Amino acid sequence: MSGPTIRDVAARAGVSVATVSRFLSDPDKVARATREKVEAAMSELGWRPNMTARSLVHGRTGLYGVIVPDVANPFFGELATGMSLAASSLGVQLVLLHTDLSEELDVAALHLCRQHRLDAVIYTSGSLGPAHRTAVAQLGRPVVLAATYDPEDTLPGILVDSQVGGKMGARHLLSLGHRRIALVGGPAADPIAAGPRWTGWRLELAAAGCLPPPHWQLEVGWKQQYGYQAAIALLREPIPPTAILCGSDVLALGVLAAAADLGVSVPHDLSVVGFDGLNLASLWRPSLTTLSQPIGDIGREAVRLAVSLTEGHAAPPTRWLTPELVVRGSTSAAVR
Amino acid sequence: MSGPTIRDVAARAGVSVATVSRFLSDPDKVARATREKVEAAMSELGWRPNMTARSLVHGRTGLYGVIVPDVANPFFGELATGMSLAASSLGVQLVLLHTDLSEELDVAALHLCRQHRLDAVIYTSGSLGPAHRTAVAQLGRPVVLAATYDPEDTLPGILVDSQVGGKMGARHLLSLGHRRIALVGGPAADPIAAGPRWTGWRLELAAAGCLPPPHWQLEVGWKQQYGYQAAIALLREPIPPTAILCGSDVLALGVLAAAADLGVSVPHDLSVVGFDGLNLASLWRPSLTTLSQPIGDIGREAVRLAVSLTEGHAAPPTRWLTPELVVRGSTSAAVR
DNA sequence: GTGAAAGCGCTAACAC
DNA sequence: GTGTTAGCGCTTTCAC
Repeated sequence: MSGPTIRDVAARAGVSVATVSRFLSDPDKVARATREKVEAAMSELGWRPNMTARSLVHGRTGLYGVIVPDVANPFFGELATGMSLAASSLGVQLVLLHTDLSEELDVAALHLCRQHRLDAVIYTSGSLGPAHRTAVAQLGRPVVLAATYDPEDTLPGILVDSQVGGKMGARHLLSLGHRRIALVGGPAADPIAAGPRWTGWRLELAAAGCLPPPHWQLEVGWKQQYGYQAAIALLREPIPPTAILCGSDVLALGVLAAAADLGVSVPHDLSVVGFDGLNLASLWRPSLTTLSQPIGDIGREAVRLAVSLTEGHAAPPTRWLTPELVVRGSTSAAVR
Repeated sequence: MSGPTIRDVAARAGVSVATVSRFLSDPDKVARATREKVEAAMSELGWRPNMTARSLVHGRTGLYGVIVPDVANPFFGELATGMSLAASSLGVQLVLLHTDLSEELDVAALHLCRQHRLDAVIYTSGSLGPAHRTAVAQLGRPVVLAATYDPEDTLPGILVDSQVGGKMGARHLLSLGHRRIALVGGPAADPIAAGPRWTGWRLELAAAGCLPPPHWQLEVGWKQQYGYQAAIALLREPIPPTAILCGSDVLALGVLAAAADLGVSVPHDLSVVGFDGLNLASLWRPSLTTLSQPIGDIGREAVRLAVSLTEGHAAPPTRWLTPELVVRGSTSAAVR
């Protein structure tokens, strides 16, 4: 019914289950002749160890859980790919759990990791409230944060400094002579990505004396259609902005689409700055100026860190990276 | 160390482990007073069932494995999102396994599902060779195919008919008066997606007497940069094509970028047809004419099917869907 | 070098 | 209604 067990292998090889098990953990400890019999029995039966049984003994599964809020968002797709590459080179197995941008499902996913005895968890969602905190505490396993941050700084992780990135984007536009700059960002309640980008933008623009009016500061969701809608509204203003800072590349692509639809020429009439540096976004024309994150590296390092913690090493402090301003075709000097 | 067990709960509640276990499976079977003591003990201890132990008894985990070749490809991201939505509404839990477009890892993922006793597997990779076949046979669990197909038609699934889609794309361009049509498709060895699109294109173009020369039939990989490179080569021809059929939206976006970079105007000088109907691609301008797949529906139906099979229902025949030609801004009548 | 047996945390008869 | 107990498939002392 449920496949052969180690007993079947033992019986077929004419040895005890202890010998089969010993062969699995250290083949050199069994005699040459026995070894061959066991190997033969295993392959004849097509036997593979039942990991749930093994996990019950060991309390570990060899599986790392990766909790992802939105697999359809290419940012997380690229992040997960970076993790997968590192995982296969380090010999660990990742399982992804998609939580559909729901805090409740984030917490449920953490509990799931505990109940199934996953060895470590890589958490990439923005939200980390009290419920998440107790789930993490009960987990009893290493948790590392990738592209997100624990406000109480009790969990190690790696991410880009979004506030610095926000400032860099604003400074770039200011240095090009822009003064009428609008903002299209993610939910300000997101304390990791969206919030600090808003802060960075505002600090820098205020310092230059060109903080835009509130209705030029559009706080929208992360979904792709919102960038488009926001830009339509902005570009229909009597005196529209000459530049727009966007909270993500996906939002920026929506802005570019809106500009194209309204006959607004980018970068001549409008400069646009994204955030993330998605591979896919590089296919837009004009190509997008953006604050690029080393997404693959973040994924890779998160896995390395998880492995290190699982091996008992101490947690290093959170690693903050600086995004890189990649100037491409969507920004140019202000016309007037 | 490893958290409280059911014994701890029983001791704390002053009952036997059987009572606790009984409470879990059917609370009505334990007396009101006992029930409350058990509930109290569980929440005081923060106890949650150890699923590896439970799985060992039942031989099932409540987890469905989803094997995905490339999570960074938005097609699979959208597909997985569709699955996740269905899964949460049906109360099943999905775990995604990324195999990085490697046949070897596909097979390994199937074995992993078996060893960890996942209840069912949804398989989305293109490859299904002998090694996959034996892994599936040994799995002893339902396997459903989403957006892919078993050449021997022994596994149920749901997908779009790519050959029909290929024909539809070619017919669309022919009806617009195009005769010099180039092809940029995926690996012809892929018998599910790329292969049949090639076949559909060729059948239809040959019937119209305009099968392009071999060097206008560019077989490339699925990665985004290949579409760009292929189009650069095509558009530098002395007499370039007036239209290009692409094997995916991602490839088509690369073609659009190449056209923009070479100053070729789409759709005036060049018509471009994609395949997939990605949400993300709708942000490009000119907007892409494409053969749209109901990606979310495919994901949803695959999960429903997996649930149905897990409940013991018989496997229905493979469901073939017809892609929808969505005519947008990247195609227009041939100029000459 | 190999085997017997206890036990990982839980479930499900089977008694009481 | 509740408790006792024998496993689920595997690992791991401890003897031999």
